[in-house]
Amino acid sequence: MKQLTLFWHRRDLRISDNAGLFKALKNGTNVQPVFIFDTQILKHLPKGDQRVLFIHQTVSELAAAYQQIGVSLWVFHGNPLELIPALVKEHQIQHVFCNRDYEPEAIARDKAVYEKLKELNCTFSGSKDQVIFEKEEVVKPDGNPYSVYTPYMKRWKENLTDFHLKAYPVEKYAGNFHQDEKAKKPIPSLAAMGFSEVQTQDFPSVQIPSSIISNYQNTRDIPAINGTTRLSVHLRFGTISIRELVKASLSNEKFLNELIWRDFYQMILYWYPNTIHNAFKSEYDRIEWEFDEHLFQAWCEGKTGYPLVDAGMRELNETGHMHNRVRMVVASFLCKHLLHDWRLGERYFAEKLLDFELASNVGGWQWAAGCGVDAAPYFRVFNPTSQQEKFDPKFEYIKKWVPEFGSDTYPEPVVEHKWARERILERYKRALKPTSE
DNA sequence: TTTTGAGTTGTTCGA
DNA sequence: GTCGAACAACTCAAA
Repeated sequence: MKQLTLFWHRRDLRISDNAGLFKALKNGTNVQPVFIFDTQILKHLPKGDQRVLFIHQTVSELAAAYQQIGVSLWVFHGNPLELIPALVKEHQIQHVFCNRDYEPEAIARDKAVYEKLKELNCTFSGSKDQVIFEKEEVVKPDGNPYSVYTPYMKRWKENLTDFHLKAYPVEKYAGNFHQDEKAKKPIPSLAAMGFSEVQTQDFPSVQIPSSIISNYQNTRDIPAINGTTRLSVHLRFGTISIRELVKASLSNEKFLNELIWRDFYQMILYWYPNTIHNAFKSEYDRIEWEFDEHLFQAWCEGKTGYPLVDAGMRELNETGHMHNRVRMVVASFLCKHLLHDWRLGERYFAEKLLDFELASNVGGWQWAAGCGVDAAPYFRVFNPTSQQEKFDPKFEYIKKWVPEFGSDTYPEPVVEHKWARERILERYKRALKPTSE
């Protein structure tokens, strides 16, 4: 039996410019790619989850791309903690390669896999693939992490060289793949894994829209305009290479800065994993949040009586996407107008967003609530009406998602703006004053 | 060590 | 209608 080298695809569902795959091919022969539908993750997801559908479609495309070069992608449904060691035993594998994932649960899983493989005398090595700079690569001169974006961003740009953007030429070592026609295995169907195949809309294209990037600073804040690239889902699942995208973004500083925010939040999650549950600025955890089932429902369903908020929530519920400007508005509204805990909103987004990324989601919500790294000062309370006047003055976006807006059936505002603003300023002030304890 | 300048995306108020 | 200042100081980063 041929001795195999394993490459484990996770959130890097592409062949070209794949750092870990390149390393596997360069270091070993008979490289066998594998993907696992992880039951530990899937068990929490609803039957119609569009992300599972996206992954399934993408894995099918990946398998087809492998097939064109005579390689068979092995796709399993199960627990990687059992499957990977089982494969290692079965095929006398000595090396398993993958790309690093920085979420705490992924880190724990990978550590457990590493321990199991070690017992089997098999190495397990990860590569940096999903960010340009990770961990300690962009830190202050004293070695500590940045907690303010702008100096991080400047250092990030100073550190960037052509080397960081160079594509990994996987094709060069394509001869090192395991080529074995007999090894073909079918991909488990969605139904077999307990999911339905109903698709609510077409997924965004993976093509880089250069015209959107070049005009990004002018159109990115107008939700009625197609002014954002919609590439976030592809970054999430690695169907696009971050190096390729950064290369295409060097000409537009605003857009590049957004990609740097992504590295920034990933870095923050790595250094401060407890920010998933706790405010980065711990004194903000003293805030007394309200909870009202009906108000929270109104927010979730897009029935707050503030049309920009409602349009955003309905876009999210119907498509799994929400325009970035509107994400800030709805998040601010939940935390500051309704005084609901940012964690509730973060979890709701986590359930609904196709492009859900833990680091960015937690970072964004903490930013909106005022408690995160480099967050908006708490007294900056977005006014949902002036946001609408500025960014959707003709109600174009609103009418698309809230067709009954303007008619009798559209609800009255659930809270009055001026009153809500004064309440939140008072509540935050009380929590943040040490004397109030 | 101390000092200095600066800090994603806003709003409101009053002149 | 337009403009600048206040909002609240505070902490961070770097010299």
